[in-house]
Amino acid sequence: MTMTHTHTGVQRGKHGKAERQQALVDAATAVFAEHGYDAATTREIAERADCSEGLIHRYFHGKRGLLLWILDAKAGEYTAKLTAALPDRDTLAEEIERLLAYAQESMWEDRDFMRVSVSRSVIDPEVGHVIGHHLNEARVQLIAEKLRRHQRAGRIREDADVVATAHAIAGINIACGFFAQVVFAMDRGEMRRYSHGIAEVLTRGLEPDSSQSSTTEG
Amino acid sequence: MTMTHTHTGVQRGKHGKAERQQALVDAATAVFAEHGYDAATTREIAERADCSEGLIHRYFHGKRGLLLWILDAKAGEYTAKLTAALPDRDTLAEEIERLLAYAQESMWEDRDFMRVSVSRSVIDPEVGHVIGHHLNEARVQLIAEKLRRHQRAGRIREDADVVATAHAIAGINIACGFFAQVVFAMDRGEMRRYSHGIAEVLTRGLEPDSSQSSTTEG
Amino acid sequence: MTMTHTHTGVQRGKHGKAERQQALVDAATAVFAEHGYDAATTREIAERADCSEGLIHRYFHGKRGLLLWILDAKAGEYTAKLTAALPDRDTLAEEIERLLAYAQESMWEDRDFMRVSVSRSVIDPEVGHVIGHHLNEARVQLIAEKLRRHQRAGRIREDADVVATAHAIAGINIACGFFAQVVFAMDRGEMRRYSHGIAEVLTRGLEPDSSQSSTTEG
Amino acid sequence: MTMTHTHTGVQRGKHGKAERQQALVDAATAVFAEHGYDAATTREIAERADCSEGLIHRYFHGKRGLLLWILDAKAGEYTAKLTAALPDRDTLAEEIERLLAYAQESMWEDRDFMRVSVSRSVIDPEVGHVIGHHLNEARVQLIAEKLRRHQRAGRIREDADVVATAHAIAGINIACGFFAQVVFAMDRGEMRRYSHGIAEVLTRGLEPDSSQSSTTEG
DNA sequence: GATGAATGAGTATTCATTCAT
DNA sequence: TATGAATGAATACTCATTCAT
Repeated sequence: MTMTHTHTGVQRGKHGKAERQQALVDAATAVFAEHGYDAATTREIAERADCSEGLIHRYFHGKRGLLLWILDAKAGEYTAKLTAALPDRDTLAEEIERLLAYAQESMWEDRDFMRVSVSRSVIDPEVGHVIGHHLNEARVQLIAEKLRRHQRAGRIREDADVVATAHAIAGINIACGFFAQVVFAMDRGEMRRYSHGIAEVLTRGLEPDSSQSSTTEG
Repeated sequence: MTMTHTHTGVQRGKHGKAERQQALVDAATAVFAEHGYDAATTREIAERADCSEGLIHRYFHGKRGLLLWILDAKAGEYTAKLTAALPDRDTLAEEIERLLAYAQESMWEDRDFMRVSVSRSVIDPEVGHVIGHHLNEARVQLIAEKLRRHQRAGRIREDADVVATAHAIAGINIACGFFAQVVFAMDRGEMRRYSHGIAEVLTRGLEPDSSQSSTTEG
Repeated sequence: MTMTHTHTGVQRGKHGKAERQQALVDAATAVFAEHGYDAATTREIAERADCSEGLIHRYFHGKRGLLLWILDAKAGEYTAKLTAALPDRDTLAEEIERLLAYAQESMWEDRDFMRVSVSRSVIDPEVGHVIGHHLNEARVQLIAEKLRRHQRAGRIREDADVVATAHAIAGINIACGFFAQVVFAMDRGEMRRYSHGIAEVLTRGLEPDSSQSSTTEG
Repeated sequence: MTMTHTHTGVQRGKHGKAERQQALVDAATAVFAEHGYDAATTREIAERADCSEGLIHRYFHGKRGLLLWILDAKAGEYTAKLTAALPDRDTLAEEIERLLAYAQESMWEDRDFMRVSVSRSVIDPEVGHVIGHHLNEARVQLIAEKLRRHQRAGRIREDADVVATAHAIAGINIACGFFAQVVFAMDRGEMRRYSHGIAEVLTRGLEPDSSQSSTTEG
């Protein structure tokens, strides 16, 4: 707050490669989120980063390259954030509950940039690959690992397919976290309630058979 | 009918408003699917429908209106197709299995148009609403109804949330049927195998407790 | 002079395909000649033709297409003009003299557009082909035909290679008519004098042997 | 020489002004030949010379200056090469024959750089002047000198205009050597045959009258 | 009612050149 | 002195939409 910064970093015309690249990335992230990829103009991005349009092409090979770059950068962040936000839980029910709830929250917060990534991923195969590999795959891995831990602890049947379930949960994440809430504009409270129901079914579906199954709302 | 006018007007393609509209809708469906919404040009659509570009604006209020119109039209078809393709099954396992399998197949076949609808739905709120309401909602209803039937027949616990589960299944449909296969280019055979695992977990999660649980490949 | 024409043809916004195409061709011819191909802008061409830039692309497939179109159109004109300007002469000396003199004059008059065609022909193979085939080839044909007539009349040796000579004359035309005068900025009077000398040598080189050769200004 | 500085400046490529200039000239010659003047970028030139773009401006006042410099440098080389490649011949026929044949060969070999020089000469008056003065003029001089020698030896008529003829030959050189072969993409073998015919006519046109004229392949 | 000619606003991209370091 | 980061002006081309015919 006490800083004397004019904008973010270096002054116009002055040298400062790293700062400018970062400024461009930040500006682009914002502009993409605000207007969507297509409606975003390199001019506005450059203006907001307070540098020339040419730099976008020199550093990132154009608008598309800039999006790809941002996506790559986000990939690391996302996984870290996900891991941090989802510490291991003691019960399976709780674990799944959190998995669904967190997606609901985080995708809503990130909805603007999600819109950009998802819509582009559908259109641009390379973006699709980045999103699929670095973001979805990573999420599936993380979920599967968590489930495996519960399985080892005997809280999940030996014969349950945890990887398949991880895919299902990741899918429900994107469908209910992003599409239902953001794209289909469904009622968020309602979706949150559904999450409970879904978690309950999944938990029960995974738990060992015998039991008196102490599920969610036991 | 007398046809003695020298060149009064209509000389091309189909005559009559309805035929022309249909020709335009068919052409647009094809062109959108081939190039995606943005890359599709009104010129190509008009050319392929063998009429003038102006008509797209007169009849559908422009390119966007044409897409919306097509989406609306598809809504009815889709639900009918879905209902027809998914006759009621005798066991819950079979029912869920088919629900997942059918999405996998149909979304793959329809992938080109899916791309268009999904990418636009993310960007254009009105498209999002149409898709969400007419397509997703309808699917959820259909699934929920099926589950309710099984519930009434005692094949699903009284306390299971069938609507929530319906949302989950519809979500897995779009995630595994469209995103995994089409956008993330994952192996289709692998996804099909996951479907079995998911179906198994869901089935078990819904079935009454007591049981000797006759699941999928029991 | 008494006409009420605003520009050349139709008013802005009004329909009139043929007139607009012509206006565009005229404008482009002028702009290319004034600034050269590269420095010419589609904007200036459109402005001068008093229509939108888009038309250049719709009608001629862009700037390059416009040049090609103009070149094609000129080809016919040129040959006709050449034929008209060079009626058959009674003596070989006179014939060759005129062949050289005319190139000197006409290429000077047309120097601006020559610049464009020649510089582009060197760079753009398609332009090179058009120029080579439609303009140079045509000129060679015309010269060869003239020489053949003189040969039949006994004013050129039987064993002289008239086609080769036609190529030589066409070459001297472009070299002395265009390059020397226009590109190398040599003295035009001097070049005119050289033409006489060249004509004299060529005439003598072609004439039957016996004689005391009544050359040019005998 | 002491070389103990850590990183004071020069770290790349050749050191010393002269070497750097030469590296730049060599690189530019190659890049101009490969892509043509316009398509050539100062960045590629600098990269290939392994030094910074700024140097092009410091040493040569920009891209255009670099071309001009190269042209100047070539001028000397060219004349020397020409002289060396065309030793005096004993007969006029042979002399002219060689004059035409050599242009055919050398311009083909040098066609890439010829393209650059010729296309620019047409567009840029200063380049036109350099080419005209240093290259064409020099060629004319050399040819004229050769012809004069034959004239002094009585192998050319007293009254033949050797300078005009030199211009004609130089013109045929550029027209048949460069334009016909390279720009118009004519058949090289055919052009070579025409050269013979042209040489024959020119020789005969220059030779003293009386004679039984021992021409080319008599 | 239908045509298709015309529009014009809009955009990514390129590159020689400059100048802070 | 050399670097290379930064500039910004300049341009061809696209396309949904409008409107004269």
